[in-house]
Amino acid sequence: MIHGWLRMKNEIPGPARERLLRLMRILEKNGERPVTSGQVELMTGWPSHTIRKDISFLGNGDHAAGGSNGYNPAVLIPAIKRALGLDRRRRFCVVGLGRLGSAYLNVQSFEAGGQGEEEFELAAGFDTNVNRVEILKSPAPLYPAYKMGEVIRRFSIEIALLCVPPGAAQDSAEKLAAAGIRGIVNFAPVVLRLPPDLAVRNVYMTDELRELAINIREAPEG
Amino acid sequence: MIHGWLRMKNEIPGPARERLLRLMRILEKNGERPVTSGQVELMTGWPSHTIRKDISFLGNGDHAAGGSNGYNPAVLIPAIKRALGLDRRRRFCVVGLGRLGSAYLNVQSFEAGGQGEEEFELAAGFDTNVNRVEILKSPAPLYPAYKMGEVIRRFSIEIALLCVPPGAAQDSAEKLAAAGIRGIVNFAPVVLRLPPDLAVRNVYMTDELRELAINIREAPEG
DNA sequence: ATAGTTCTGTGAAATATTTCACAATGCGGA
DNA sequence: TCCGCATTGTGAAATATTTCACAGAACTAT
Repeated sequence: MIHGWLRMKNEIPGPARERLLRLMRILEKNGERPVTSGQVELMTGWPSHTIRKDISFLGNGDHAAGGSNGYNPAVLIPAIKRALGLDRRRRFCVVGLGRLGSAYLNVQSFEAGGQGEEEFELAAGFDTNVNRVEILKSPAPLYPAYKMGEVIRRFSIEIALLCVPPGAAQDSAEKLAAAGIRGIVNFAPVVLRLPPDLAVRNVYMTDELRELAINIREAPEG
Repeated sequence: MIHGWLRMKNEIPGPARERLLRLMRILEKNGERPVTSGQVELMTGWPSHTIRKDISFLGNGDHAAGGSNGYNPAVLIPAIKRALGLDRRRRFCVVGLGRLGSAYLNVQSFEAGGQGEEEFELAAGFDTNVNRVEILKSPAPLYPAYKMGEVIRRFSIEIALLCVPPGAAQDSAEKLAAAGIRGIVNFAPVVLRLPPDLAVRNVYMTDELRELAINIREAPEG
């Protein structure tokens, strides 16, 4: 009744999780070479003890490459994936193939070093405009929108990138929900109303600009 | 020396700032109508007392529309903007006019209710490919990349959306820094190394997918 | 008017996260 | 081998954020 008095053991704090995600990217880009917490501090601005603490939240100490050589990516990357539940492959689709959507059809090309074992697999694209569906080049099959439910179920697609115009976003999202999608990355500047068991992440361009503007103001003036 | 022992008065916590930004969006979309903290809870999932507390960080109480009618957007929106330093208009540009970049050239069209007084003004687009610069339709003038420094200075552009391929990102970012840009929204999956007085926000598609995957895992299994 | 209701605003308590400080570990050179 | 150095890993302290609880304030209906 009291609330957080019996937590299974250790959950990783939200902010720490985001930093670990970014750290993983740094490790991946860096290849085999070990990375020290000090180097990460230089790259990201986070203090080195914060990074060490974040890593210690993973449990099962010893991610180091040796006494004074930093972290071993071959140990640390899988440890982060395991702790964060990213050790399973997931399929995603792109809904709405306008400029933004078709840009993300090629999200693969945005990824450096695709080392075969992709974490996320582009499984399909959808658009109401049948013409686009037929004309566009894409690494994954494209379907007219009315086949969304069928295709999502058939291929067990879990995640959708929602790139439709604002007016269509709520409606498309509801269709995705009905088809059993588990998560949506929403690019439309709209607050979606959906069942709470469906995970949503919003990429609001205006909010990004605003956050940036706030940081600019806070930077020293001269 | 001790550290945070004399803070000017009240700074708004980072998480609260992000929520206020999102709240502002909700208020804007909602028009003149007052909004209660309970309604916001329904839309966002944040508990109503958190929203009220966030608003109280703004200081100068009384953002309400009346005893039991919720918040008055006409009072609250300007109050948030003032507190967050968003009361100045800023110019931005798009660097790299591939599919993603040209999608964001039309970011305006993504905005609902552009009520004349835009907070952010698209001032220019750049690309190394002169052909693209000449052919693309755009609401703002496009220039070949070598004119970047000149144009940014001439029009006092403060923010850049960096949409170039990963291999070109660090280089372009350095040129932007040299031109005196104040902030960058980086879409390339690369950790930029830049002077610390330059604000950077990263939109990493893989990280969005990963965050989403984490949330999916945490949702009840059905 | 007055009572009942709904909702804000905010100190203070509870909780979460970050920072600190330092013991422990292993590496490289004399 | 043994010393000095650089670096991790982690409890405990310090700080930051969220939650609580309730006193006001203003509407509505009677």
